[in-house]
Amino acid sequence: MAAPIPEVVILRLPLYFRVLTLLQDETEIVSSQELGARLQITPAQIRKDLSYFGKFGIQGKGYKVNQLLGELRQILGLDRKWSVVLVGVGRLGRAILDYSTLGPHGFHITAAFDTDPRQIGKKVGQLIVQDIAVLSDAVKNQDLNIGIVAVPPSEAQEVIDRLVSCGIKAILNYAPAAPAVHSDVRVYNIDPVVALQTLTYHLKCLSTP
Amino acid sequence: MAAPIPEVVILRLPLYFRVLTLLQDETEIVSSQELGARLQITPAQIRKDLSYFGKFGIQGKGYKVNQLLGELRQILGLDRKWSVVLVGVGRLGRAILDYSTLGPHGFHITAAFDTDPRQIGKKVGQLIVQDIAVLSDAVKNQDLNIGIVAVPPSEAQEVIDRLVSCGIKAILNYAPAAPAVHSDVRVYNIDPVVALQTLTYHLKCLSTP
DNA sequence: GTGTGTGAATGTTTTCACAGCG
DNA sequence: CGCTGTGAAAACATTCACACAC
Repeated sequence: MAAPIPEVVILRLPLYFRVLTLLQDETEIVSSQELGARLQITPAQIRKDLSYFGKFGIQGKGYKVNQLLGELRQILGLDRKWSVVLVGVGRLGRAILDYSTLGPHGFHITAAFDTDPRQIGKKVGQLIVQDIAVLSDAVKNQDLNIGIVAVPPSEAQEVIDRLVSCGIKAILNYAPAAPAVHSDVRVYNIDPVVALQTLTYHLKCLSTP
Repeated sequence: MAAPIPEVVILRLPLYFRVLTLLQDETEIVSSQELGARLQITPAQIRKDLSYFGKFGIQGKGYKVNQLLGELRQILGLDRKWSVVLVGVGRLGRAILDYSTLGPHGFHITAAFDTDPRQIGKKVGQLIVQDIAVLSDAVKNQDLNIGIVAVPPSEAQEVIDRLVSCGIKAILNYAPAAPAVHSDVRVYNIDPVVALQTLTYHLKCLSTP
């Protein structure tokens, strides 16, 4: 079953997972119809997406919420804890640490780094900010899996290269940059400004018909 | 020129805009080749994307950086200021206000609201938190264009309905929910947990080949 | 009857490849 | 020559529609 699953499908699975989590103490069984209604996704799409991974439904009924949750948990790799390293503890990095609703979802920020010598040694939250020079050791010793990058754009590429050279294969990038990485490394960019700029395009379209 | 531009194209335009901004005091002219190299996007794709809006290049040369920036600014509606209203001033909302690199890009958070009576009247940053009940007046009086939603998931749909009923047509949603809206309203969801969950999928794939 | 799973059909996006222009 | 702009082709994603299972 080493079929190549489209990336768009992977992007939707976490949405299914979340809705099912909400649904789990509300109902036993849910149809692709109902699921789709809550997510603005067609039932056919949901069924097709799930069919890439197996047959999880009961014909004529729908999907057992708990069972499907279990399947998705396994598919997405959520049946374990993940250790996350934060690089960049400026305002943004601190906000991420502080806000961080990540814990309940199995993600734990277990190390923090910065390139700025003035930050090193300082305590943010529970963590002591370390010099990025010792990143490599920390990744090995603490089994860090995922990097969150919250450094200024000018440093992003360098920091990401460093994470990659330490063996990190998944990066959540908050820096407004489009870093280049080897193809076996995944980078997910989050950038509110880019998001807002797509929104203004649509606003402009509405006002000039 | 009322052609239907694919949404994926709109999602890429802000990326072009940003790279061009970086490039503008470095070079006069840039080719789709170079632009693509910086963004991991094929030159053909860039040319095609731009061709939806007009002919901006010089054959045999490339694109004049400044001119293309101007065109994109106009296309994306970035040639004006936009007023943003923040709903939800809990930890996340405060982080957004505090972090906010939005100003330099022409986005200004000019009002803050909350549903929690204990927050109302408090000062966050420059703003006084207002009762969501008076949102409607504020939207009209201050010409608010965009809503940022940073409330708990259980309130997200209600808050978004309210924004929409006040005439807001563009929403940046940080709440982990997939709200339903009328089709002339744009919602862009930002959810780090969903992002991380797509990353873990790929990590899991690497470890079980 | 009801809703899943799925091949086939449709629609959309990306890539190709080349004519034409500076 | 070098690179844009663009129809046409290829790749990809979504929707349809129905056989089949409960």
